Amino acid sequence: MAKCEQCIIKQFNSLKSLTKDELLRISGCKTSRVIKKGEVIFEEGDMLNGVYCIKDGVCKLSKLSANGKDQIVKMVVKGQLLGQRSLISDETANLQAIALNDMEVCFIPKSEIIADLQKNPKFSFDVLQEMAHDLKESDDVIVNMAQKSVKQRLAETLVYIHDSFGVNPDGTLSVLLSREDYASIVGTATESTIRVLSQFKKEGLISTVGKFIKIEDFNGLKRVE
Amino acid sequence: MAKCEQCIIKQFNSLKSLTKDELLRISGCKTSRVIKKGEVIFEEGDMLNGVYCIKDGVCKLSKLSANGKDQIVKMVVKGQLLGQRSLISDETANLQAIALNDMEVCFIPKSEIIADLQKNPKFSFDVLQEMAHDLKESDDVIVNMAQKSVKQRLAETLVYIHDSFGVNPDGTLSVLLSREDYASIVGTATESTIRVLSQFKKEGLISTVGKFIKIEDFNGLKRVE
DNA sequence: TTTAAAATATGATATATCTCATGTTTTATT
DNA sequence: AATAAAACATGAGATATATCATATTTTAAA
Repeated sequence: MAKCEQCIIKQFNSLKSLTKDELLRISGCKTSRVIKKGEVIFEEGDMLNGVYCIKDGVCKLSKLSANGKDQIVKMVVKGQLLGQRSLISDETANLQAIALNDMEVCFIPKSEIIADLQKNPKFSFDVLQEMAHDLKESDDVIVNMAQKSVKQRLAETLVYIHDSFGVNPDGTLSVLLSREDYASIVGTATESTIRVLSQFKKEGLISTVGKFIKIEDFNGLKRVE
Repeated sequence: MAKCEQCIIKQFNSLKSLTKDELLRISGCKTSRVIKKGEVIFEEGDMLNGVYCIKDGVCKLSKLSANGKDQIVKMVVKGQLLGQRSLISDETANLQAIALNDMEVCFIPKSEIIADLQKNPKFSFDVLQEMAHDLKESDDVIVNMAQKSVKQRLAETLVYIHDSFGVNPDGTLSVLLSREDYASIVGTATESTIRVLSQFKKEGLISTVGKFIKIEDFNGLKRVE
């Protein structure tokens, strides 16, 4: 089993602030796991017994609304931690997590993380900074949801996915989402998403290669109203 | 000037986790201030030099959207801290803060708070827990914005304000908001807010005493679709 | 107290988006 | 390869909400 001390992934999240000793201890009790595309990592209401450090892949965090529709609140990628919020609040998960492609994760038991949070101020300040960043992003999403049109939100989502998760060699977005997933990020009906994507294609803002989407005109997408 | 060590307000926020010595130090460098209703506490883009501990009153945190409308993201009351997020991220303010009634606040300089965050793990874990709670609330707001109708959002806002900020002796909501404020919480046009409130009144869900709103039927409001 | 300005209210119309229906294409299964 | 299931696509009509116009009431200012 790989050792946390030598793992590059930790450079991208707050685990980098742990000491050598702390990393050694965590390395000894963590478990590696492969998660298949579409697999549920945890459900809303589950009590999490630790955090996941994502070594590879992407997942979506969503919440079921009273109207029966899922709303995707956030996506979490390679390098990031998954499940810290519930752990810190000591509450059951507020969101459901589902793998968007095949993932490789390490699971670190709750007790280890909490102990370090309470002992290592550098580590907890780092987690605090990540959380502060997430909070800012969430606040911005609220404003967009409340004030922007479906077209604008979808255009911004495409740019966001490009910038955050990168592209394949042919320039298509590396994360493959269904139209339904896009709808549930934007907060709209699947049919509306399909219509708007078709329109973007007609207008030359995007193109498609199979099921993959390629952004053709960034400035055009940013100008959408 | 009042002393932090003896101040009751700190019981309601993470400052309670500071040691006596830390509180004494903070007490020595804090400044008290009265803020008038409607006054801007800080603007989007301002660099904050500290946090505000709210001794009395309520303020709104909002963000100007590209369409020129303000969106209220959160309200902060007596007992809570204001401005921690920007401080922790070491970024300019993402939101604007405006007093909704006359306020009394203490301003604690950045350097003091940051020093304590990095030295006192109990304090930073406490702030972390508050932030985790805020993040959960924000995520829930995203889902509501995306999936619920204006009527539902307004009904929930009324209940939220009741539960979070309390009522006057006559049972009316103690925080007085304009229809425009309600619109900018719900993310809708002011006219729509006015219409829906009128409808709620006709249906006996709420009543009004002057400009104040009184909830008459909680279950009815929760059943709104 | 008078006057101006702001907030509230309501109608009429426009528009974005949803819903339902139906058809086609793609992907998975036997 | 054949078949079923899921995903994608598009039209037509319904509906929620926005916008614009115009009163009325309340609040602030002179």
